[in-house]
Amino acid sequence: MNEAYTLIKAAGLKLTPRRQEMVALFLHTQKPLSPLEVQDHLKLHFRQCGLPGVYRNLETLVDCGVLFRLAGFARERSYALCCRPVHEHHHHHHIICSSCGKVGQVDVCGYHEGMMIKGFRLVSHVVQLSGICDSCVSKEKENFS
Amino acid sequence: MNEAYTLIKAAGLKLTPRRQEMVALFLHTQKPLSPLEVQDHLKLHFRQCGLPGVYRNLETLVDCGVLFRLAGFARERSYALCCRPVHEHHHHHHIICSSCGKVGQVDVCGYHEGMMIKGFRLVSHVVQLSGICDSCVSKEKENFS
DNA sequence: TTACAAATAGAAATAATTTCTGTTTAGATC
DNA sequence: GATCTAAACAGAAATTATTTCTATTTGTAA
Repeated sequence: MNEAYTLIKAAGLKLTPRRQEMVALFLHTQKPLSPLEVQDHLKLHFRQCGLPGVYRNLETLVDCGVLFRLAGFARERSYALCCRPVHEHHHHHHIICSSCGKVGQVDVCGYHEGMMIKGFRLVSHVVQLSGICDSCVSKEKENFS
Repeated sequence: MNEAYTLIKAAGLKLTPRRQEMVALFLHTQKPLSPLEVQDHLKLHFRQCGLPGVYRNLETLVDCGVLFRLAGFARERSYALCCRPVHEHHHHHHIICSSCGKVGQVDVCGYHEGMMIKGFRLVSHVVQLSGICDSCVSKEKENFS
């Protein structure tokens, strides 16, 4: 049983063909995708599939922990596979390779709900990291030599 | 000379009536505003003013350090006054009171460009904090007693 | 005062996202 | 395996955010 499937079932949600294909897409692509890109892919497998359904399922998959939504200033929203293991529901953030889209999990975070910062009681926070992964750095070096 | 004005001039930009009014609005309102809210206000002062101009000026004011754009998942984009003093162009983030909109500056940040995290070389990062400020906490307590 | 780059308006195109309604389907239960 | 029901679905259409373009106006330095 696919780990994502476990999360979906655990949340009491149905494991529909649409969702299975979406999970397969993210597993295979290994990079962030926009709703439109997801729809484009789904069209290859299902005669009809509307954007509203794509939006709804993306949010559903975020809610059950399969995907996460990237924060930032991109025009389009985008989602990627959450790398967190099923049994570890602890707080973490993601770092994304701007070259290949690879996602890494970052467990250390100085922020936690309720802490006091500069006269504010922290309620929520968004952290989004972007970088270059080792293998892309290596490729860059090759191209220079 | 208003501090924001200094920043605008320092960037070689024109201090137009539109921009002056926008700065005044943000100074007076002291909370994040969307492009549409900004336009609504400008309409009170200028017979005509289009949204494209509002968008352009908001981004311009971000570029010269007067405003910053909030990160997160809100449907609308929004902006607020950057509290950083002119002479301190150092790295920082903002925390926003979800009740009154007050903005605080947070100087400590564990991330810096070039650092290695989990096999990634960090290039950029977004941090957005949300909380409740002291005075709003006090008000809440009053209402309960 | 003049000249010119920068800023402006406004129309219109573009694109993202949501709402709504009626139909279909996964999966629990019999 | 058949049945049932809440959940998931499609698609149309509305809504709203954002950008592009062009012609005109204006702040500011000389």
